[in-house]
Parts: sequence; structure tokens; C-alpha cells
Amino acid sequence: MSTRRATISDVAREAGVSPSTASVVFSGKTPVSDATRRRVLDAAAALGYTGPDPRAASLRRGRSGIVGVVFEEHLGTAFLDPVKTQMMDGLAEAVAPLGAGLLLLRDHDPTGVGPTLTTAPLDAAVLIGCSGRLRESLDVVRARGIPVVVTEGDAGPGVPRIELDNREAQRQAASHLRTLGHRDVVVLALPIRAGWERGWFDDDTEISVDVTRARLAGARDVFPDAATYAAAGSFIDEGLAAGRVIFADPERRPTAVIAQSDLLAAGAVRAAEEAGLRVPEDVSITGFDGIVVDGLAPHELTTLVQPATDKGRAAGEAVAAMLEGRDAASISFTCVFREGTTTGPAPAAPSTPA
Amino acid sequence: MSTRRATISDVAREAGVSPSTASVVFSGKTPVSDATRRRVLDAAAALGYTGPDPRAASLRRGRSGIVGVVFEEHLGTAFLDPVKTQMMDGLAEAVAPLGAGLLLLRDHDPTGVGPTLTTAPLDAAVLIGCSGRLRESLDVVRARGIPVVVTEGDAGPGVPRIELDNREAQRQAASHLRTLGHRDVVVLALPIRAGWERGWFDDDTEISVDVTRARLAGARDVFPDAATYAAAGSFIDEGLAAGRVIFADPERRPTAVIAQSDLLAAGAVRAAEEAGLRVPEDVSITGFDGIVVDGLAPHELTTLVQPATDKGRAAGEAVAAMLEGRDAASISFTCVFREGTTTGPAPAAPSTPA
DNA sequence: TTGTACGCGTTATCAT
DNA sequence: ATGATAACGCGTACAA
Repeated sequence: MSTRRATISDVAREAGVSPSTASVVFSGKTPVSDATRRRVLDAAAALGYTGPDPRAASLRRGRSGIVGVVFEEHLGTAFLDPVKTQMMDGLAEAVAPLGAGLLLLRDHDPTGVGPTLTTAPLDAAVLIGCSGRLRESLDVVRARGIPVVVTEGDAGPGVPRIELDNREAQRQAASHLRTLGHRDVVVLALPIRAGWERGWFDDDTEISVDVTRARLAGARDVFPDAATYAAAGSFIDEGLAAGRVIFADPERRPTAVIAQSDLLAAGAVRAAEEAGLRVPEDVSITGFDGIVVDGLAPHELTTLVQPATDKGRAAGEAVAAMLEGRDAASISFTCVFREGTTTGPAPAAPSTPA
Repeated sequence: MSTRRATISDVAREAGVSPSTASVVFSGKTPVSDATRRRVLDAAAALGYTGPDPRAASLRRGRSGIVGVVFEEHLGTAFLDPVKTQMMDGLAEAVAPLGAGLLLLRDHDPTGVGPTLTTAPLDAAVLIGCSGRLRESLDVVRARGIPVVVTEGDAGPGVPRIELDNREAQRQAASHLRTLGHRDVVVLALPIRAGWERGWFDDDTEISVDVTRARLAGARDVFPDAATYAAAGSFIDEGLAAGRVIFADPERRPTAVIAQSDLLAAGAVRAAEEAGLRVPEDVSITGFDGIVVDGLAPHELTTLVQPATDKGRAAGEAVAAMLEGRDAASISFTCVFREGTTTGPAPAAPSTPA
């Protein structure tokens, strides 16, 4: 029991055939006579050989059957966001027929030991573009020569993108608010770059996260001068914290908040109520994503519904294509505006009566 | 550009050193003079060498840095269940310092091509016990000689288990109902085995899923003869479908339903209301897990809160221990009973007044 | 501190 | 249908 594991050579020897023949029995790449197959299989059983070592096979073949999915955050945290969960769903579905598994990766290994983009045996990688470290990740992957697909981010030429009409969609929501008479609007943005701490910011050129920039641009198309507060992540709690700041000063209170995600919007709604404001009578709030936010009842967010699962599936299909040597095209998806109960006419401004 | 990728030998040659020296520069296992390091690094840069090929390194070391997490279901579907999500969270956290990544795997490859337990380059595996195929998965893993941890399932001796006091906890909920005067109770169970289609069943010995069996036993401790309906999965929709059947016949309607998961319970609540029953006035319903169920407001489930994240973390730590050659002990966690608004006194039976 | 030599376990190719 | 051979790219004793 304490000797080393049997290898395919051991099996071949035991069966009285050559290693290559034994190999073929397991891979099935070449016809083998029944008698031979039987002998090999018996020998394997006798030796407790359970099939080719994946590491060796992987080295020889140059394929590992692993597709990396790169997240920015704490892995568990990522699954808190229904949008990512749905994406994973589509992704898993699309890479399955390819015989690949998904390896969860973080773009920044905090411990320094972790298996990262640099060290994992990947056949391909999927980068999630709402990461502030997209550029770095991309560099690593390209240097390694690994096929890569980027969702929601500009990866430059040659890299298939899975995109969303972020700007146009966000503009739609902004127009909706404008039509309702809103003029004092604050944008509650997603993080603008890796490591960002929440706070106001002025310079749009500081933004290195593509999603954030695109959605902000959409809002700016309608409200060029809206103040912008960027959260440190897409969580309800972040939205709540941001909302407290946004609604803090009664004098400078906006009549509407354009949040860049539903989770942020949900937090903002809570902050508003906490501040004694009614939604939507005193303040209107829009979200983005179209997920089902828990605990927001009886409100229903006015938001932009994005096809998250489809995005994941498209990413998976692009990966599949590249792995099979085909070209993968970029694909663009469209959001659908959905009016909920969190937006309404702007309240009459107290300082400018009639 | 079209030649093959540079290897460490190429780098060594370019730098005028031996391959082993170049190797050492990258691995840092042995001191190297600054001058030499510099030359090697420069050569690497010049050749576009980005570090050791993970596949080759993995073969050589006998380690891949990958821990497989085996799910029964469609990968995306698994993340629909907050319990699993939380487990993943703890798991990821615990294996990170170990330098390992999580590979999402399914226990039954539907396509036949997939990279599964059999073919993936794993260092260790975590099996989720509420799978009807646990036994098969376990056999595969053990045959491969891979360290394995099982959450919620009996894996036999030598395999560390992460357990929950399912039976005791469920008994607590059942007692609660009994105390409230309930006598006609139906158990809404999780699947009893792989491939199970939802429906009533009589023979408790048919159950091959450990969690299902344990929780049912707890309910039986209090209600030995309760009828049992097993769903085909842990989803709200499954609970709804099951509930429709359970509440179908006005004559045989139970006054309480013991659901084996919160999601099933949530579905059952909806089914009850659909059938014109008030919860908890006409029918009481208990769940299991203690997750936040969306869209159930204003109800709050009476349920058993399990420490899902801790379970995941414990599993990860067990894996870490085994990988480091230490022994990993089995750990048992305890659920906490939480009374919500979905249980109340049994209604006076119309057929047996006072 | 650096180099030599070998093995890790497979599988593709080509010849028989 | 089967077998011989040669990589695949690296890490690590051990010797120098």
C-alpha cells in the first residue's frame, strides 16, 4: 500500500502490451481489439490504476480543460450579486459541452501565495470588465498567450467583447427622470477604479472602470453637471452609506438619484427613508441591472434590465469558439427600461415656487 | 510570431546560464546572485517568457493548486441557493491561504465530454452531501487517491465530515408544531435520491440522500406517521408545485407542513395562499436553513438557522490540513431554531369540535 | 553559486 | 491493430 501509484506503463507491462497501446485503450482515439482492451482493463483493475494522470495528460496535450473566471472581489462576495450569479450560470452552460470546468480566480491575490491568472493551468480566461484591474489582468493573460474574452470592458482589438449598451440604457433612465421634471440629480456610481474608497469625485477622466464610465456618460448626456458619488462596491450597504451622505444636507438634497446598480439603488432607497424622505414623492431613485432585490418591498425599482444569463452564455460560446480555433466575434446586448415605483414627478422646488 | 513559445531552457540559453539556474530564479527556492537574476529576467523579457508553464510545473511537483467542488446540479442553479453561496464563501476563504483555487465541477457529466471528477487535475475535492450521487463521486475520488472532505453526508471512515445536527434540529421544529397542537402534518422533503421526480413516497429506506434522511428522521421522532412528499430539488418553484399537491384535497389537508429547506417552505407558503389558506391561521409551515428568502414578505419563516459560511470554512480548513499532511477531523455544527410568523396554533379541527 | 542529468506520466507520430 | 520513439516543460538531487 505504501508504494507509488501505478502508471500507465505499469499497466501496459502487466497486460503485456506497449504503453502506447494501453494509452489508446483509455483515450479511445484509435481502434483496439477487444481482447487487448480486456487485458489492459483487467491489468488496470488489478493494479488499482484509475486512468491517466490529468497533470501528465494536460502537459502532453497542452490543454487542461480549465477556463478561469476572474473576479475582483472576495469570491464569496461575488456570488452575492445576482448579476454575476446569472452570468456564471450562462457561462457554465456554454463551456460544459466543451468539456471544460470553471476555475474561480481573483485578479489580485492578497495573500501572495494564491493560484492566480499567472500560475493557474488555464486554457482560456473570462474577465469581468467591471474590475478596476482589468488592464493588468489582460496584460497577464495576453502575455501567456491564453485566449481571453472580456465582458463589459474595452480590451482593445483582437479580444472578443461581450457588451451591454450601458450608455444608451443609462441615458434612457436619465431621460425618464428629466421628463418627470427632475433637475437636481446625483449619480451614485460604481467604483471608479481598483481600491477606490467611496466619496465624491469631479474628474471623470479618473475613471478606469469601463462600466462606470459608460453608465456615467449616459447620465451626463442628460444631466451634464450632475454631482457624482462613487461607492466602493455594488452592495446594498454601500448604497446605504452613500445615500446617507447624499441626503445629509437638506439644502443640497437632490430630487433624484441615478444609481449604477440595483443593489446601490436599494441602499439609497433605504437611506432616503432613513432621512425621512418618501420615495418617490420626495426623491426618485433609479437602479441598473433588473435583478430581484430582496427586502425592498413594497418598492419596485425603476431600472434597466440586462440579460445577464445571455451575457454569460455568449462569453462561454466565445471561449468555446476560440478554443476550437474559430474566430469569436464581439457581441452586444441591450437593456430594457422598466418603470417601477421608485420614480415619480419632481417635487415642487421650495426655493422656486411656481 | 508564429514560432512556438519560449521555454525556460530558451531563457537559460539566452541568458547564458543553465536551465536549472533559470528555474531557480523563478521559483526562488535557492539563492541566486543578483547579476545572474538580472540576466535571466532580461532574457525572459526579451523572449516574452512569462514564467513556468503551470502544466509542466504541476506534473513535476505533483500538485495543481486546484480544489474541486462537486455540485449535483447545473452550476448556475447551485448558486441560486444562498446556503451553497455562503458555503462557497467560507470555502474560498479557507483555501486561499493555501494557494489553491476552486474548480466548479458537476458530479454527473451530462454531455459525456466534460471534465469531471475523473479527469480534472485536482489536489483535493469537496463533496456536497446533499447529492444523490455522493457514493459514486466518493468512489471516484478515493480511487484516485485524492484527499476528500464531505459536507453533510456519511462518507465512511477516514473521510472528514462537516456535519449539521439535522435530525435534532428538525425534531425541534417538529416539537414546536406539536406544542402548537398540530397533529396532521406533512413533510415536504428534499429529493431522496439522484434523478428523483417529485411525488409522495412511503418507504423511508428508499432514501439515499443523507440530509433528506436525517431531517426526515427528526420529523418522524415527533410525527412517526406523517405523510411525506419529496420535491425534485430545493427551489421555490418546487415547493410551490409540491404545495399545490399537498393542499389539493380539502378533506386531507394537513394543518402544518415541515419543509426541509427554506426555499421549499417559501413555495409551500405561496401554494397555501393560492389555495385560499391563511398562514399561519389555517396552516403552519416551517423551513430549514435560515436564509433570507426573497419575496416572502410580510412572512418570516419559522426555521432552523444553519451556519453555512462556517461549514464552508471548516471544509476548506479540513482540505488545507489534509494537503499539508495533517489529519483532518470531522466537525459538527449546530442549527438554531428561529420562530417566525409562519407557524401558529393548529386550527380547531372542523370534524372534531371542542 | 552554478551546472549535469534524470524523471514526472502521457500521448502523437509514424512505422510495422 | 500494435509498438517504438520522442517529445511535452519543468524541478531537483547531486556533483562541481
